[in-house]
Amino acid sequence: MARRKDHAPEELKSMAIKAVIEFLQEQPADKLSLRQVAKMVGYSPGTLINLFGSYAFLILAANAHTLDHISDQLESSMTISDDPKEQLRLFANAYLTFAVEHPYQWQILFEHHLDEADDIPDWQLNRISRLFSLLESRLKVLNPQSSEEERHKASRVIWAAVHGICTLVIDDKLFAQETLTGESMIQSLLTHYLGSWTLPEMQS
Amino acid sequence: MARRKDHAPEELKSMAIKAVIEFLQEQPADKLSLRQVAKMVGYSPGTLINLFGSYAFLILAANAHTLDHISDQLESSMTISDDPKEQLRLFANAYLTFAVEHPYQWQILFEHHLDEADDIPDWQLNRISRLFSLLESRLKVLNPQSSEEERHKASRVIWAAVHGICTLVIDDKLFAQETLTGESMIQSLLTHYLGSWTLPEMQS
DNA sequence: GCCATAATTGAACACCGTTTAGAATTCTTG
DNA sequence: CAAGAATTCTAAACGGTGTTCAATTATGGC
Repeated sequence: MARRKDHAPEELKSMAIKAVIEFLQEQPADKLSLRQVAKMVGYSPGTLINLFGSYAFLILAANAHTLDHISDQLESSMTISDDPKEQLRLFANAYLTFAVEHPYQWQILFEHHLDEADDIPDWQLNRISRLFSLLESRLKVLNPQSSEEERHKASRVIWAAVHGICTLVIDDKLFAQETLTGESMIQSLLTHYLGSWTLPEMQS
Repeated sequence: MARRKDHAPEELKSMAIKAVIEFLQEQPADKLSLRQVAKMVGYSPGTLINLFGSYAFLILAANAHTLDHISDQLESSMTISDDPKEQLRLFANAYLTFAVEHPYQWQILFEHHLDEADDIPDWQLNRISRLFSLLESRLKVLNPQSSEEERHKASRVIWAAVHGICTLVIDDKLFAQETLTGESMIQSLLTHYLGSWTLPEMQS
């Protein structure tokens, strides 16, 4: 009972990744399993392990796919406006929108931890640093006199803050009244935080 | 093989919770298991399920304990200074410190999701809303003219932002140069965000 | 001393990720 | 063209997981 070769390895890989993502549109990560994915693609668990190395690496591959998806959405969201402040707002809102529309896919992206023995591969690191440069370039337009280091810090603070908002919104851990939306929180964050950004003499 | 009654139910409960937290000081949540905890306290898995209802509820109980611990640290951190801005900084830094010193305990606190059927019990909700009121009261001192709603929003934005910083710091997902510390990010966040808080006419 | 009651557990169940021996097909070679 | 080597794939087994439940034991009251 072997030797089928119905699909090329890369083809099967993308089938598995697609199955993972499809599953996560409706069910949370802890209901997902290797055996479930195997069933979906019509192969045995062992075959997927041969292909990806382990279940954890299959998830990692799916997360890479997700990150690409998010990158695309963020980058295209920026094209809507020319105003850098508005671009940052659109950027953050696109991030939030993805999290809200795909909560389980979003959760596994940040809650999946590899064993600390094997670290995150380069192709994953590169994706993320590209997103940060997008932020930093907008900050540079907003304040050309700012130093590289200032922009480095500001981009991280903003991203971490936006990320925190997204996390707590989809986990519903804000214990807020209903009038308080993620969008208005992002608006508030950016308005206040960037208020002094264009005045470089007042920085901490 | 039954009827031991070596420990009163509440006693056994706190033993199990203690075992969970002890385990998480050294190993991540995905290495933890009900059977492991059972072994640590010297009871069978079934006994713990009888006691807590399920493994998920045992984790929830441990998380409640963690939240109390954090609350204490935060509240006592505030007593160090009388300046409300400084208090908020101390507050946020205490939060960060706990996360860095107990990363696995921190992770399970936010990455543990109950089945959406059964929702978070009231005693857990109360703990959190108490923390928010602490924030809001500092914001009121900073700007007595601010409305309840403004403080509500600002406290959520600040907490979400600080939370995001903590998350990304302990997951090492900031891809930042080594000079950028969590403390300096918190400093930057508060300085800039609160810069306009004392000027209520400039709010979004 | 007996009996109902409450506490505890071992065994079973259905799942999980991973390993591995071997079956089945294809490719290469003589 | 046949034979053997190489590749692809899976079934089965292993040790783990949370959970259920019948069986067992010790206790407290009568």
